[in-house]
Amino acid sequence: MPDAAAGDVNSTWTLAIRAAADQGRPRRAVALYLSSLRSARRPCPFALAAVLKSVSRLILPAAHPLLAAAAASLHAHLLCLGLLDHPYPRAALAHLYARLPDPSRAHSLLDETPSRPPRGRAGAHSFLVSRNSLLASLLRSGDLAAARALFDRMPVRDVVSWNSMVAGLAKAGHLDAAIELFDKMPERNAASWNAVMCGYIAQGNLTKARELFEQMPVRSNVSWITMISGYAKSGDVHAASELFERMENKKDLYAWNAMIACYAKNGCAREALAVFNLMLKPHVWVMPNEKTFSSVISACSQLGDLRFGLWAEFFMGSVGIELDDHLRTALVDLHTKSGQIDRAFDLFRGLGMRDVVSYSAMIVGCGMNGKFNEAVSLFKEMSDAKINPNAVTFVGLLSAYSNAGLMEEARACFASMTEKYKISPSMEHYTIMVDLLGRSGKLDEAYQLIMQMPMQPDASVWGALLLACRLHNNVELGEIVASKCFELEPGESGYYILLGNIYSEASKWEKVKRLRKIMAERGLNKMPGSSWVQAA
DNA sequence: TTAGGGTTAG
Repeated sequence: MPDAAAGDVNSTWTLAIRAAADQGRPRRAVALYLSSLRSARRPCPFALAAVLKSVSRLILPAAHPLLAAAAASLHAHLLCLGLLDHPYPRAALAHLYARLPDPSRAHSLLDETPSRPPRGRAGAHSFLVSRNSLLASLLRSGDLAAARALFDRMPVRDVVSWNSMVAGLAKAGHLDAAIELFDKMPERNAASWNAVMCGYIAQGNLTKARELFEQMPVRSNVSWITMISGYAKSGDVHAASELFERMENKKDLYAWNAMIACYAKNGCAREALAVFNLMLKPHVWVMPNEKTFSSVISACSQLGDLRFGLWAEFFMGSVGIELDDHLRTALVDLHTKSGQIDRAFDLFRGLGMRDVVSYSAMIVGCGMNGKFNEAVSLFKEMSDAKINPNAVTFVGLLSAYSNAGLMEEARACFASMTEKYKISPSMEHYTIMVDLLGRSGKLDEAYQLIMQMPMQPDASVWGALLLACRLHNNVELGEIVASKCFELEPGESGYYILLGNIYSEASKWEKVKRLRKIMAERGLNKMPGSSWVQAA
């Protein structure tokens, strides 16, 4: 007779719930579990373990007020079902508790088990699982010493115990200790190799990680994805896409998401959308999730493609993907870039929790759309909420001041960014300041600011000043600045045209003629209808 | 097949 209390391990419900959890669809796993309860079957411990894991993935970020409530009610649920003593749901519950501000409940839950294994094969296995859970929990909470002590004390260890310890050491930056342990392992699987590979990637040593990847006797999907996302973080889009093409197994949702994110993060928005389209093709068909769409919307935003973005929003609605905070933030960005500031504000107000990223997206959006007052009050609001601004926040704030033509305020803001908030200005900050100074006629000050930059100014900075020279008809400085622009972007005819406009405004026709000749020699197109070309 | 490893926003 099957174990009536535990339910059928291989029931359709259990398989479906676990499949949803494994495929990274926690919401679906929870929904399926709730349906299974209605069918009046006894829940299976493995289904519950999957559900608990899904809940802890669903409630983000850590320390969310819902998390404590969810943990308590699921704890009671397990007690009612008599499944609290089963190692898998118990470990999953501990995982949930471990994400609370005070993770002590997690450890006490796992520590209640005896220090020696009970008799019988099932008992021994159950004991090993609960020890492994405690080990993982200690490692997650960063207590490396306690984890190591437990690991060394364990009477029996399996490949999971070893993997956890190796991964924990590697993640904490103790790569040498991790490798030492890895070398001693009696048995290894793909996860063991992945753990060390991860350690190298965390150190930024992609070469060593790749070496290990090529050496591995077996590679799991995780191995491929770890390597791909490693390259994505280091900006090596080419290496990432090469690996993606080479993947041996069927590409799962994680793999598609990693590749789309890689393109979207590294400014290859078109490629990101192409890969997204590919995963939707009938012969491929992998159902995207909210993580896919976060990257897709970001790509649309980079391209200013509101139409595709709106289609994606419609798609999400029709397949029941709910907007989480990441997605909302991506949509805020998309809508502000398309001038839909009211819709962006609606999305922003619907956020579960506002953080520096969402505030910055909204402030940048306000800055771009001339909503100076809103940008400033959002900045104040985030300061009151003790959320520290970062470089992106100041891009938004400075552009808001710049659009409003508020010179002194922008200057004060730029100063406080460096002095009060200790944020070193990036190229973008300098560009905004140079543009504002230049437009206000403070050409020398703008030039001085560029000269003081700690990094090599790029074409956007010089271009802003060149535009200002054109606006204020400054031939002398215009020539200096234009030469910098020509040097940095030799194929860009726009800078020649700007300088030409400056010359023709000053009636320097000889210089106009010479400039036209240089353009022709360099094979640059003249812009149709640009007055100085005709005037000459 | 159940513990461990991989994917998201400005």
